[in-house]
Amino acid sequence: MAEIIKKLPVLPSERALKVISGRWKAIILYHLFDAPKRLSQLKKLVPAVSQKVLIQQLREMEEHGLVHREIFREVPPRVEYSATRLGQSLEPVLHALCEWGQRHAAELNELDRVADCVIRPRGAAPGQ
Amino acid sequence: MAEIIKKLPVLPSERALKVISGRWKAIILYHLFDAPKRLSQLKKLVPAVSQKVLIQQLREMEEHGLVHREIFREVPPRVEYSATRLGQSLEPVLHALCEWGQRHAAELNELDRVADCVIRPRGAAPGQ
DNA sequence: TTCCATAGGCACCAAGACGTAACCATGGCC
DNA sequence: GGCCATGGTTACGTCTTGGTGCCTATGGAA
Repeated sequence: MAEIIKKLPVLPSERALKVISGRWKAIILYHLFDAPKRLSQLKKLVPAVSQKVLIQQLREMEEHGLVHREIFREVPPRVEYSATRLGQSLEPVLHALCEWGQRHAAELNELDRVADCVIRPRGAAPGQ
Repeated sequence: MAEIIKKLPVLPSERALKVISGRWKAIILYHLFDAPKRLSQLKKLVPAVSQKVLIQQLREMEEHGLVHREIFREVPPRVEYSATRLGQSLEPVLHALCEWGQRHAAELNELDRVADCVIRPRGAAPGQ
């Protein structure tokens, strides 16, 4: 049920925008690019989002084939979210968006109002 | 007034998404990439959008520096909308989104539900 | 004077996205 | 039994989008 795919726009660029444009999807994907994550981990990594919305965004991305959800029947139960191959293929697109966002901020003299493009969920080496 | 720029997200990718994600912005930009257009022309090129929303989207893009609006005080008055340099710089980004949208449709076996990436407002040569 | 075209404003409405808070189910621990 | 953790749902409320309809201003044509 909930074949939300059917409602995606016909124009590919609008389709892509619709799939990506959730309030927290970009940052969630960034974290999932790094490695699979449990819900509780994502909650800590993105504290500003409520659990309901977090799950909602994850489920939407799952329906759109960007995210894989795996349940480990342990005690207590464990659920892991990971980026599918299709989800991973969004990385260069998000990078292009990020670079353009910086250009946009630069042209409007607001470079001080935007963060860096590279997000490193674990403290990876900050070299360049 | 209406310093909507101030409300743009801090993360550049989210900022870009917020600037681009209007129901009709992508297609309007495609038409403006081609050449400056009058409001009445855009209305014909994108008949599905109401005039109010069309103006709304154009004004938002103007505030975000993507679109330039020029008034020619003639009789009857004429107004031309064109893509700024910053707006033009969105072309490769929209192209990347379009290609990813097609890939997304392909992986979900919905290639028949999406259009081609190249939009040619005037009947340009379909070579390639 | 009325009508037409241009471009655009305003009031209102409907749907959806987002957010808050409370609640549920499982199974181990005390 | 009561409590904890996990992951998740449900019922609200609100804010933002997009959409419809109707109103304005100008100045020439009829």
